[in-house]
Amino acid sequence: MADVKTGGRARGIDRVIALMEHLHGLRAPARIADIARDTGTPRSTVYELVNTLVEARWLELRDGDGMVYFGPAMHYYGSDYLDSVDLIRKARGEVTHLSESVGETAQFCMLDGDKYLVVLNEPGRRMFRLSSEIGIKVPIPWTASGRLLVDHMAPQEIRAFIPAEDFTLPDGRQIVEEEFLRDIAQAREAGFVRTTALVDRFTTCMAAPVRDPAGRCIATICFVVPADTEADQQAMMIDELKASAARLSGAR
Amino acid sequence: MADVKTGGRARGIDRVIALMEHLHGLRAPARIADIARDTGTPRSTVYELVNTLVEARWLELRDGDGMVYFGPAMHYYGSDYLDSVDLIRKARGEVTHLSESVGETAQFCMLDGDKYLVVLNEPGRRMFRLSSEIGIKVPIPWTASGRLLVDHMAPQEIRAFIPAEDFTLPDGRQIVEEEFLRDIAQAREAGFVRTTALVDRFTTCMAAPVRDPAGRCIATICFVVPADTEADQQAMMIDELKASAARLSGAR
DNA sequence: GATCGATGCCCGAAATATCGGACAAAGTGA
DNA sequence: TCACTTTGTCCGATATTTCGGGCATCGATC
Repeated sequence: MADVKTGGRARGIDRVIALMEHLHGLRAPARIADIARDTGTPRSTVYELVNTLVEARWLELRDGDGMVYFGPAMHYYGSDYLDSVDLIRKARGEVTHLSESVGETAQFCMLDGDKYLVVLNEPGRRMFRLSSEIGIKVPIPWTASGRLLVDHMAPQEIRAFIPAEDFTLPDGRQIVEEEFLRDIAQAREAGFVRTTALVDRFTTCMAAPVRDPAGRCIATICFVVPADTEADQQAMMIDELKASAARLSGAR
Repeated sequence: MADVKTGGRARGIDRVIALMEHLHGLRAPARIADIARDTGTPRSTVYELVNTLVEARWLELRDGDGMVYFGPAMHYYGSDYLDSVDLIRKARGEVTHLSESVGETAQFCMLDGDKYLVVLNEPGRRMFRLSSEIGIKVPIPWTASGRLLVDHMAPQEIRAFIPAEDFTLPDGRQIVEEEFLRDIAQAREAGFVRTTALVDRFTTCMAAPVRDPAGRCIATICFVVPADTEADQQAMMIDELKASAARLSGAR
């Protein structure tokens, strides 16, 4: 993305973008020397930039152990972004409501290019939480929601749209394209989709589509629960999802 | 903060910081030409930087009307920040729970320098929502929570800490210092604070202190409600706040 | 207490990113 | 239709920021 020519001289802004992306990838504070090594930025440059960014509250020095991580300014800017996107702002309300009332992890997801993206995640009340990091991108076929998000495309469009390697699950299993296409048709018919033990053995995902006025699925709202969740409980959750998704689809 | 010498030549990163702060101040998309004018940045430079930032998803072009505003990357970085700060992460749960169960706007606030700062805001279910923008800073005496956040200081410390002009309310009224100090003592005694019609005529704020092991108030959790809310309802809300604050104080 | 690695800062040199201005394209209004 | 404003891109010059290397400090390990 921000391609910094390693070795050469680069703009401060590009160095900063690389730095922030690196921290986002780590999802943990990092030492300045490590940032320099891992992003291919000269050490003195990183010190210089980090000082600037800390002063602007974009970054924060942690603990006193010389580590840096995102600072409060990022939270402010991020909140501004969420408030500015109408659909996401409304989805926030639905996701918190679902998570709070049902007590399970609820998410709001969209497409980003040819990848599936978790935009909002609100954990449930379980001891061992199932949840995803905000902003992670995942191959579309690995997810329940993915089956809804491409349901406006023709089969050959889908084949062209999703990279071939994305049909390989993390454990090496292949998702058969015909089954994937059948799932999509079924999901469209039923108005929801459920997958069990897809990317791992113990989770079930249930998702309902948020559609634009033209009927195209632009987002999904979903629950992530343990695979052994009772069937009637799951049925109730699917009804909740459909209701939320309908509210979001209408509210445009 | 990011002081850009107007007129002179400046680093890209300083221009970018000024740009982002400007957008955060506006809380609305802006046209590129306006950004250039308002931040004192040369037009060609803004175009150059905006292109870079849009590519990195830090900014987004809106609508097609040539306006820019924060992009999804800010949301990701901001979420990372929230997750990384233990107290804030836990506070998120409390704030959403309070807002959801009581149906009123709940907030989590801290000090930032000598100003009061809204860190988390979760609106209630009213038709006309009372809420604050994330990241706004407000003079300490204007707020209920402010009376808790300085309660570890001696009177003369407080006088030295809070700028004199911060005792003037937006409508020009003066907050009498003696009353302010008495409020603080009372709040400390009672374990909560309530103010009515302080910055405006129709709101009541109730807040409870989150304290560190040494007993110092490091944050507050609060409700913002219409001033005509029933007394027993308010009493219930104060109990909820105290319980939440106690959980946050203990969970360290 | 000596060695080693890591941290943080400083400085001079030069590679280059910023800036001003010019220009085409797209609106706007009369 | 023409005049005028606004938007977005391009280009060359130079003021400046990046970069590499050096140095003092600090802690850990032996």
